Amino acid sequence: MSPTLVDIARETHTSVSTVSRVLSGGAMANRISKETRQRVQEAAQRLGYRPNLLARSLRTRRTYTVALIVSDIANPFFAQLGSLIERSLARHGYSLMLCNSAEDVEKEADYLRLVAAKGIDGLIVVPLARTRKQILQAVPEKMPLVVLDRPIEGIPSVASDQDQMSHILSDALDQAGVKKIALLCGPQHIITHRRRCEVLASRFEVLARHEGPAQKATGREAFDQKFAPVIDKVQAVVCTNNFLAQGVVDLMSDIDNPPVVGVFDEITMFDLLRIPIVCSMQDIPALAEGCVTQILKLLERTSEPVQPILLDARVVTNRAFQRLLAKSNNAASVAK
Amino acid sequence: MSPTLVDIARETHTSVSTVSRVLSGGAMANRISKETRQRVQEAAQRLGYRPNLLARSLRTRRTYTVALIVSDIANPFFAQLGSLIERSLARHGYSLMLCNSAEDVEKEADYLRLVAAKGIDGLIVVPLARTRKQILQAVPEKMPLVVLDRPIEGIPSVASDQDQMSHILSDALDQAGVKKIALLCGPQHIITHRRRCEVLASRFEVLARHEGPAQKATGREAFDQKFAPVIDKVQAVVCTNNFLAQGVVDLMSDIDNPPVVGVFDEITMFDLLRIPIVCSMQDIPALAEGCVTQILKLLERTSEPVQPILLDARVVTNRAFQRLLAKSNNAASVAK
DNA sequence: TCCCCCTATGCATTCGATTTCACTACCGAT
DNA sequence: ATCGGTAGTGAAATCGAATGCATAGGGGGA
Repeated sequence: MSPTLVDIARETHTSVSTVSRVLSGGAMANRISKETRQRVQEAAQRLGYRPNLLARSLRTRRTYTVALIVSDIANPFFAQLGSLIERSLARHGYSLMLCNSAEDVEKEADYLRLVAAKGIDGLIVVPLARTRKQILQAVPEKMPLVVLDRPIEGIPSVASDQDQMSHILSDALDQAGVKKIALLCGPQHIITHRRRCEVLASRFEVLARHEGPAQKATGREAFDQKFAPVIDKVQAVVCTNNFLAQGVVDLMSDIDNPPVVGVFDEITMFDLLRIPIVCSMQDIPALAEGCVTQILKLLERTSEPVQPILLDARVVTNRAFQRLLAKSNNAASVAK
Repeated sequence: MSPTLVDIARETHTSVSTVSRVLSGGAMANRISKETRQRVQEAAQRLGYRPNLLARSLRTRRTYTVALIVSDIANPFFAQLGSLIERSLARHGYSLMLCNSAEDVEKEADYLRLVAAKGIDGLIVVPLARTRKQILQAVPEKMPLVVLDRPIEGIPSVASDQDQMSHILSDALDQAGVKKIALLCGPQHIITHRRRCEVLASRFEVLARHEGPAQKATGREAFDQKFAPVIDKVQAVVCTNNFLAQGVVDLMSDIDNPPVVGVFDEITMFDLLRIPIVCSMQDIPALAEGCVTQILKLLERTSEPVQPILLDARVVTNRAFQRLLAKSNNAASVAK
């Protein structure tokens, strides 16, 4: 077994309290005489002492661990977010427990209960549950809690401004002369997807519309069932997330004069595709940093109310899109 | 505060032991009379009792948690692996703590110590450290431990057979008539990268070679500095991982008659690119399942020695590559 | 009737750390 | 000489649950 305070106390002819004060009690360590302190440290070193964090946390009621529950860790968007949050938390002395709810409400609830029972200090969630109440059912009332990406009434949150995202994307499409679109939406019970759809529908004429889980398969399905017939009547296909877009892009690559694809978040390697693509990209590092500052505020209990953080996105286009834009600008200036 | 056994005992006029036996002691629960049991359960329900897992684990020395330390969670390969391992472990009653060493040996060591101190039951690592000794320095001798993706002498492991991967990739390139290649290698101290390079070098004539961290930037760098001059003399560029390949592919998309790209692991959306690509793809679900069976064997302590698991990969090609192959086959049959 | 065993339960200890309280010296000030 | 203060240390309680041991009561066999 790994040595404990008792072993070191015996070894150094001191008491457990003294050893504890030397090895962990930051300020308390000063109240111990220099010699004793050194004897204890030397013994700890020699025996290879490692504090048992379970015992410590049980006593102190702090684990210095924050849990992050994401809806899909295989999505690069969340993977990146997770990796950045981890890095940032580490700098502040916290470690991260990363959990995957896999878009399953049951699993989310299980994880909420589990991490609470494990005594984690704080919680960052990309929520599937839709109300404050549903979440607080599984987690103690006063648990420091931040929701990420999908704001919920009454809980401190960090997210991109969905309206801004949608409008800058629409603006870019406008510039490319888009009037009519096909709209591919993720599940409407997820706030981000719903809001994106609403704005897009308000700014363009929607000739075809399909809805389904935010996966590649849904994209293919949409194309086959609804988009193919109107594909030469629309100037753009807009998708409310990257996975959906990948599905349609797959099937559109053979079309001669393909419409623009508008999408939220990044499509990997999109710059190499011949289809014109415009992305409304969230600021992932800012989201990560935002979460961490929020949760730290709650953890330090400075009790001033924590304001929701809303971040702006920016538009990124691929080369094919830029060529298209140049062409239509030329046409316009020639017409003049 | 959340209620404890004491609260329930007081409430039901029983003792802590009784309550404990009812609420957790699986087999022990039978030795409690039916009425008492129901009274206790009802009270636990009513008070919203949740066991304190810190306390429980301290006593029982089990956390039913396995840690997975990956070298880069932002890499889709590891993200997928993580997500599958989590799912599989959950089915066996274990939960996963997912950690990111970010290719930083210091951080890996920190995490090894941390998870050991937190009392996790078992550990799956994609190791940066290169020897058994280095790892056992941070982790107790008898900690159940499995290394993933990068085998280490003397530790139970799960990995793809690097030689097989390299050879089937080479075979596919052979078929496409490749003789001379440019070789882009990840860090040679990582066993997988080194072995892949060795095999490739033994099977083809290497006209240019570049080495660097397994990131997109290294790919660009390689192209600019070493590959561009010989790009029309080689029939293939081979990269030892997907990130590297993305970098070169980025820059090669403008070339008129691009060489084939050979790569280990998948390139996202590769089917849409006009560059012929052939991937040697690892069986990710099998890797995940392998890890879990290994670690479970160790956790159940059935003490029979655990044999390393070596998995086969398979070759996947994109449309551009298939067209190329068809063309060269035609040429061959015409020649006949 | 006595003894034994079994069922149902409680008491007390344990896990490994933190922390409160108390105690001993020793010092300087009154 | 007495008092107060402080530096250095230890004993014991505590966190919440699990568990070995003890015990009380009831039933059955000799």
